Amino acid sequence: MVNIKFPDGNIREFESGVTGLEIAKAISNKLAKEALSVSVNGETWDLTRPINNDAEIKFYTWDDEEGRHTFWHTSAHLLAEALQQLYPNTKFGIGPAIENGFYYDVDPGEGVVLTDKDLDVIGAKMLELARQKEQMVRIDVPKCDALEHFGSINETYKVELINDLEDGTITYYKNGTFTDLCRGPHLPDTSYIKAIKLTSLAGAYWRGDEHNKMLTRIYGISFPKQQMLTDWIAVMEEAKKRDHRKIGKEMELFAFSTNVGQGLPLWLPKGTMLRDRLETFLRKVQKQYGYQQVITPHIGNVNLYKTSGHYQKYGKDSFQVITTPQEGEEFMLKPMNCPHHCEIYKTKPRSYKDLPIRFAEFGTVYRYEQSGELHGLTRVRGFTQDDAHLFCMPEQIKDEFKKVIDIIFIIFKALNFSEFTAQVSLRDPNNTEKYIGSDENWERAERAIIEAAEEKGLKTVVEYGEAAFYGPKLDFMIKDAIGRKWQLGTIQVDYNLPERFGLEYTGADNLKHRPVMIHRAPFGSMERFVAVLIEHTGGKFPLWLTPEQAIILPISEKYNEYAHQIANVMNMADVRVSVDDRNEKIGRKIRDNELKKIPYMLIVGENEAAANSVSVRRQGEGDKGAMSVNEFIKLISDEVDAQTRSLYSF
RNA sequence: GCUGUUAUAGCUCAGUGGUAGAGCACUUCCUUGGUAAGGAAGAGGUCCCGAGUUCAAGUCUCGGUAACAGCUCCA
Repeated sequence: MVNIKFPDGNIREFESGVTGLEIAKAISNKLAKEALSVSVNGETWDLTRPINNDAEIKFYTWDDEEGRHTFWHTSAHLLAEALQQLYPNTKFGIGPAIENGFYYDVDPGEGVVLTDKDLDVIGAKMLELARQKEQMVRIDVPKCDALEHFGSINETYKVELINDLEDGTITYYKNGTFTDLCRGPHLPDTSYIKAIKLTSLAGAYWRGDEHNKMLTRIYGISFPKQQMLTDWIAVMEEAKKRDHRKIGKEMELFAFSTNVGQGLPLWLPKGTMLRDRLETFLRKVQKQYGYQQVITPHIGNVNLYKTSGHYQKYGKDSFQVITTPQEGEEFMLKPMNCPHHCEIYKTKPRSYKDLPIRFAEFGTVYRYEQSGELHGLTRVRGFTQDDAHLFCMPEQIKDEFKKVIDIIFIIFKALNFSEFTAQVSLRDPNNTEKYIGSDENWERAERAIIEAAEEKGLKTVVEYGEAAFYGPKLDFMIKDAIGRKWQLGTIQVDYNLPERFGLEYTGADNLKHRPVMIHRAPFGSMERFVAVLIEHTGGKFPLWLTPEQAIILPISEKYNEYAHQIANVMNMADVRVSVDDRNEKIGRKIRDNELKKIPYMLIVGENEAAANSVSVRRQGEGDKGAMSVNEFIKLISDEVDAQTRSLYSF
């Protein structure tokens, strides 16, 4: 007999060798139906794997990540079996579950090229196999047998994988005619899988290394109910409508031109208004937090970047140096603002009493990103960072970090970004020589970040080996419309640049000390931030950010000039002057349609009796009556104030 | 950068060797108080660029460029 302990603390006795599925049945039929895998002493197991010792268990269903993971992992094996039957020469790489679905990397063999049209056929084959209720059988074999087996059927990728595994027992899973090297866990059988959609086909390097052969990766997603697939497809289509590239074009926020160049965004008038409003907002916040605004040039002497070390590290992959008619002069487009800010720091002797010093700049930088990486506004070659560099004493790091976290919280709160991930990136402890700076400094900085995050109640994910070579960092990630993660805000500690630039301050002891530098950008970049903002709001911005806050419509031609005068006074609105002169009825219909797109509408000339007034309508609220232009400006500022008051209350 | 897909009107797209198309948007006129209004007329195209095959290329082939999906990368 074995004692099985449940999450609620209850313990029940079962026969030794009992399976998760049997335990689930003993509890309830519903649970037995919904369970997909089971946690046994913290390890996720197949429901059919015998439990021979006392254990603490927890069932995973579709609502658990582990449950979905099991489901999709089995789906990947099903995909492989279908491929093997349809394309017998296929060699298999790896086929894991991912956050939303699964994939399998395959080499379809000489002369076979899979296309999108094949996906539905493969998907149909998978469903056919799923309905046969194939058992997922777990088999343990010694490593040598595994090598022989996969060697004999010429599965070269699998052999490579097995060779890298430790000696000892290796597990296979077998479903139908397909046997795969796999750690599991899996569903008991394939009949759980009721709906399948193979979504896309792409190239992927074997083992993620660009020097290796490129395999064909087939992505798919599967569900236990047909309706869930239908819903998922609907959600994906909704998400596509929120794509910032689509909305940006429709709302005329930004554009690209091949004549200007790849990855170099053009901010259109309305997009610029939106961006200006964000910049003004952050400027105000930063002023409160003791930042000083600075401006530096878009290019810098090559020697500046040799000093900073960026030339050596990134020079070959950057926009190349600019030479001048004068011999020996070389400049580079600035790939980051830090070296310039270091030079500002150096313009005069600094005292410990001055620290921390905080230089902020909306600094436009240029980086030669790989062409395949460019993506709308989220990954571009010329972008503006909401950058700032904080120069402080080592013991001030933690406090400064906390203040930056505050600023990021203010921004995220202002824009309703509630679902973000905060990632602490630390050194790879096994490979410290990749990083510069003393162990003592690293430890102090890493501790400062972790403590600052904790004290701010920030839930973080720690990633080892993800730190920059010059220091640890804290990044804020947020998902776009279709679930891709983008890094927005970042805070990074840097011991390197102060060293390289010989930055100093005079301490209380009258000796020279080296300051620590903190790089930080709460938005990340204006481009990426606006992109994510568009996808979050679907283009429906709050009034304080709306590019076109009001439209002024003259009722007939004779009011056109007056309409323009009002627009000049307000400095915020678009003017439309195409109202039909002869038919007031048509005019009203047009106006009603405009009001769907723009928050406020001012109608000039509607009320002859009040010649100096405008009729005001508010989106969703209708008629607000006639008022003077000054009254309207007060109305709209009050509304913006109401929206921003809480944002600035820090 | 790599693999694949795509490139036709301002936008969304059809056209697959033989005289360049639709819907929306735009211009003019007519009709119309009801939530993407209707009607008529009009304007708008080096069919991404370059070469090749062909009597004939938007269409087929090759090369370039750009966009999209994924991989690799991201100071």
